[in-house]
Amino acid sequence: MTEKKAKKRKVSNLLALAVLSYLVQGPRHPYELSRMLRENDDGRSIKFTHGSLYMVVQQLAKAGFVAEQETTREGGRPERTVYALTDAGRKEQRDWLRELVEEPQHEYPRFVAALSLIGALHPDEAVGLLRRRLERLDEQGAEVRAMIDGTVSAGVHPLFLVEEEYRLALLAADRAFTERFITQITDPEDGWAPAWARFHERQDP
Amino acid sequence: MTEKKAKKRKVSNLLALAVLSYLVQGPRHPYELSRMLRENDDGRSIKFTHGSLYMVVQQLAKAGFVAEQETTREGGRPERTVYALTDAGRKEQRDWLRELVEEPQHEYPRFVAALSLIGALHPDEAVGLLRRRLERLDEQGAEVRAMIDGTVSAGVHPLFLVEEEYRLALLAADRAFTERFITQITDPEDGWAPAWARFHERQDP
DNA sequence: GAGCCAATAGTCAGGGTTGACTAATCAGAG
DNA sequence: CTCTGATTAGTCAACCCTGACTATTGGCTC
Repeated sequence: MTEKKAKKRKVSNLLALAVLSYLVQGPRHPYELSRMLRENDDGRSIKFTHGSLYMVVQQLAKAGFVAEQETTREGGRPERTVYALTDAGRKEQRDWLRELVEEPQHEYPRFVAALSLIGALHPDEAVGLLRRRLERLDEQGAEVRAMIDGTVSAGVHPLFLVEEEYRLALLAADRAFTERFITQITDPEDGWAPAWARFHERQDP
Repeated sequence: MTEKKAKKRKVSNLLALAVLSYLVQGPRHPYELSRMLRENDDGRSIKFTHGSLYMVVQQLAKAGFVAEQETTREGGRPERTVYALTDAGRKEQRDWLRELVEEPQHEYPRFVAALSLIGALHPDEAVGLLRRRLERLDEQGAEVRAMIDGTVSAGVHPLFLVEEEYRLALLAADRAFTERFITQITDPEDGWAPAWARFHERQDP
């Protein structure tokens, strides 16, 4: 117990990491950050809504990672408060990003939860649903692929789309797994379907 | 706009789906559910803490998916309130589980966020971090593999570990992607490192 | 037979997140 | 010139979640 356990971050929302990362390039006001996020990412990699951005900036300010710099006003528009990174904020940004890259985190994808409960369905129904899943996975894969190709051929360096390539890799793995799972259930030699069906009858009257 | 958009579930926490699924087999009190979850899943597939379980049961009761059945007392222990599924709850359980199996959801894995911001690091540092990631992925994969093999050889049907097989498939895909990414950066012919480094200098003074 | 830890059973304050709301300005249609 | 809808900019209440806390019983050791 002498080792300090990775003490949790003061602001854990990943949107905060994005804010810190954008502020590395200079002070910004929240609305500007919101616009940059919409243009660069549009909620594909980092979940955010308009309102959550303001919350997160407040939290970062309270934690001392950013500081209010000035309050400007243009025309009759509401005031805009410009925030800048503090030294602590710069440190937090580097540290956090490094941690996320080098340390695979335990996640809770929804399909994992579904699989852990799938015994509650009848095997025949499960197979039907899994087949439909394959179709959806193909559709989603095609969409992502098209998006990447379109953006790259518009002159953007692939580095800025590497997160979409990763997503594609996960979709492909999901597809392969789902296909394998279907086979394991339906295999006429030693498929799981009969045992599963018997188990299912005992559960469900 | 005549089509109704998939109206969001009244209780969206996945722990609630687990509770509904366990209650299919008969009425239970919260502590019993808590124990079952710890034994069957131990937080690997469905995130839960002791406290969140009680919250979720309350929410399910308010939404009409479960109903208080009786309050028993044994010895000097606190009262235990037993909950049972309602018809609406049974319907919600089936509907929700089906949806999760057939419809791949858009998720926000932490590594996706990290990749979308990785340009903020110097390419040399990124490569170092990605190499360490490979090691961690191997470790985690080996752990999951050992867990599966141990449990199966203790007589448990592999169906009850299918979510761990899925996790393993994702880990393998992550590994393959990470290796490919490192190569793309470091390739001496046309690697991204030089362009990345130039971009990085313009960002960071 | 006193002391201590693990298990049983549940509550609750504080903080985080969501989505709806306000309100002004500007560009373009008619 | 007026109306409409999009964009700019931000607030807020309601809900949700986490982690810490209370309190009793049973089993084990010394």
